[in-house]
Amino acid sequence: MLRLSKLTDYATVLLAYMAKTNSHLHTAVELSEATTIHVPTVSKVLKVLSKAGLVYATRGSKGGYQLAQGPEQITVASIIGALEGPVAITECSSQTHDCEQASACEIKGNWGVVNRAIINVLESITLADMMVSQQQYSSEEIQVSWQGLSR
Amino acid sequence: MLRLSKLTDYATVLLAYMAKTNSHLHTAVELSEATTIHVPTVSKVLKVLSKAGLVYATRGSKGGYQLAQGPEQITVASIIGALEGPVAITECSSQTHDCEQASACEIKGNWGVVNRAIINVLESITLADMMVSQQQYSSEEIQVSWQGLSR
DNA sequence: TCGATATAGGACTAAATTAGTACTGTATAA
DNA sequence: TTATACAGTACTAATTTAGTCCTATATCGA
Repeated sequence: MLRLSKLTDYATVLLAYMAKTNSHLHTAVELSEATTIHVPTVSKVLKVLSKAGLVYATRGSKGGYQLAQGPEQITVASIIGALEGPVAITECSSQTHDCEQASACEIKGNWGVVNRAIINVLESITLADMMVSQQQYSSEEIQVSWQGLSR
Repeated sequence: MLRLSKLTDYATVLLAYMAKTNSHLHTAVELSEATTIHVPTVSKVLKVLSKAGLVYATRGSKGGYQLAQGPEQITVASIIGALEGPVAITECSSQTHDCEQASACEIKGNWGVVNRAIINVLESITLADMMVSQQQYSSEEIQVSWQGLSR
């Protein structure tokens, strides 16, 4: 597993649609029709994205949403961050948490390495990358080198 | 977020303890005392790890658990896989799922790229890596290059 | 062979999280 | 001033996760 929430998934679908049809402001209703996601849910997601600064919102008649940045500037990390908060794969990884098992835990802090490696991946992939093709990539094309443990 | 379950976290703590004290079989009770994780939970986790082949279990009096492989051979991906199933950050990423939004979804399949990049990271880090030090690593030490979208 | 020890497997309950919806408030254009 | 559209918040239902318990099976040693 290691799963993202559905709302995060919806967010990428909505952002991708906006990126493709960049010519005008998109209302929640239009986005719902284009993506088949129910209006209240579209609305919920976009409120969050707006607060996070990923989209601009214009109120009132003739209002709607538009991307605040180009698809090349919007990273997967920023989308996840907007909807789920900072990536923290365990409670240990979260900065604001005091671990109950402190003294017994030998791993303490080392999830941080894994966490940071994942954040790096997520920051290196943008909305534009996710839109380029429906093709499957072979795993040789994804190179990850992790050098955090050399000391 | 993007969070692992607590059981996965417990698993790493238990495996790390076994790796450190490799000289004998460890009963669930001993592991519980060493880690402060309650016995039923220790037991639950180890059953799963045993089924996945990460530890050997010996029943009966004088029985207990031991690592099935060296800490260098046990990857973070295999630990997560044992407790949570294969890494699949969205339903789209899971191979057995048919997406309801199929026709409307432009992202379809492209979460797969992100997913595979994360799997690569998790497969590159071992239990041994997680044990070497309590130090914090700077993020420069973790290099990720992702080349999946060059075509 | 019997009893003590220890894991295997499954079922069940409670807690926490996530998803989805609804309602009230505010801004804007015509 | 009216219709349109987003903002903020609260609430309920559904799902997932955590934790516990019970019964079965295997092994050792007296």
